[in-house]
Amino acid sequence: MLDIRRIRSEAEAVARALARRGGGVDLAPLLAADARRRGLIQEVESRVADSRKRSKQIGELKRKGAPESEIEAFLAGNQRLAEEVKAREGSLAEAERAVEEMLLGIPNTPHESTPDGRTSEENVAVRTWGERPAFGFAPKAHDELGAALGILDMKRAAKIAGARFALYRGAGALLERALINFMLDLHTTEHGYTEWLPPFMVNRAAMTGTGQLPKFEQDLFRVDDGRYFLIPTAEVPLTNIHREEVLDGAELPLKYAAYTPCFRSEAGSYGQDTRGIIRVHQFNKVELVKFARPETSYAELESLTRDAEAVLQRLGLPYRVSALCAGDLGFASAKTYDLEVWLPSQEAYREISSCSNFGDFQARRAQIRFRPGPGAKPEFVHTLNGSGLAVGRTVVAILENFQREDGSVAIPGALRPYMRGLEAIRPR
RNA sequence: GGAGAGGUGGCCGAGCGGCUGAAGGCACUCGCCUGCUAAGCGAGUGAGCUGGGAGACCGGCUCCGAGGGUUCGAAUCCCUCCCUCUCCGCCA
Repeated sequence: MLDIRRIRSEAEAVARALARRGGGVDLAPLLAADARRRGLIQEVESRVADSRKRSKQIGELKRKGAPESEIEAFLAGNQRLAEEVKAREGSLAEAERAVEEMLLGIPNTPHESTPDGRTSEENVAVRTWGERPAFGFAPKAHDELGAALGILDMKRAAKIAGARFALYRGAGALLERALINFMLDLHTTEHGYTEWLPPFMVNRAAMTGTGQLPKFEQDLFRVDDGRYFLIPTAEVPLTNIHREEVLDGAELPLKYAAYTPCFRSEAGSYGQDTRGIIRVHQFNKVELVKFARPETSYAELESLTRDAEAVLQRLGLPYRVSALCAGDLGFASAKTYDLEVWLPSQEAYREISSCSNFGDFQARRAQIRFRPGPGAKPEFVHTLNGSGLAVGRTVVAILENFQREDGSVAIPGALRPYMRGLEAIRPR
């Protein structure tokens, strides 16, 4: 959520910043509702203050045993005030709802360092790492390898759940589990993140805090008639840990990591990535979340991105980092780096992590603040998060990059301790 | 799921519909006293939003789990919801 005061005082600049995302936003209705709201607040508050004084006087008069007639006069005046307040409170609530509703629907303004551009075509490659494998044979796609190795069974997954669900078997299940543990260990022991294991369903308030609601309900799985939602990412529970809290400035930055499954309806993605496990309704992810002081949050984004990159480096997977252009940015993000891993079967880099700085956008929605110093006024923190990494897509990358001509797949050294020393997965 | 109890300031804990932003205690701060510490004595100490002032400051509004309602006036009465605890049932 943007600061209404900022929109009020620099509407032009905000509109310009939002226009960089594409699709213009008309701020005029919002400003009008805000002006109406502020006027009504004044009208209501002056009458409330007045009526409270008079009510106190009524109490005093009664205590002193003043004559009924005197009290009656006060009562009548106050009744009129109460009616006037009531009449305005309705429109005030309406104006407040209108302002809130419009604010919740406006995306974050891109940071100045976010490059211009409308689509992913215009994202800017920042750096690449690793050697793309050179095969002396035609590399297979992960779904074909997974089926041949007997570690992925998409057919039966469809039988028990439906299209876009994965079923891992044997060494495949072990590989997925090993990756989760490897990633969590790396981030908690070497990068200083605190591990959490949060609920996989959250309430409406949590989803609103991080920005999934109210605008993107169709992307979520609803549970118990909308009382709960399955999380699309651990960002939601992790960021909401501190909803409506004032954090101690001396504790910042807070660095949290969590493994969770993620559930996405993938509405509107029909026909894309239909094979294999690249795009499924349920996948595993290790997520990193930071709560930072505003003045350090962009430095924290750089180190967060490096922390995610470290996973790919330890595994020896070639990747690219690109800065998303303004038009490709997520709703709540001010700046995002995507990590894209090389997939030989597609001869393309594909997203495996997305690291974002949300500035105070989520903090304002979720009321997450910090006290800069003793006695100082609370300010909104900056929230950040990044995948570290998407586990299913890491499996895809391992299968495709480390496949050999005989159909086997080598297990990266870093992972072997997590897989009982297994050095390769071989066809049955 | 059934029955009951309860949610008040940093903590504990009172609170007849007006004199309660909230008794009392603890904790904390400052001062006095004491060789030091403890004890004792005295004074002070909630949060958020917002307006004015250069500033030490001065005002307004909100907050007793949340949201509605009754009333001139609600921590106090009514309704709905959430959460916690106890017992029973069920259960990984």
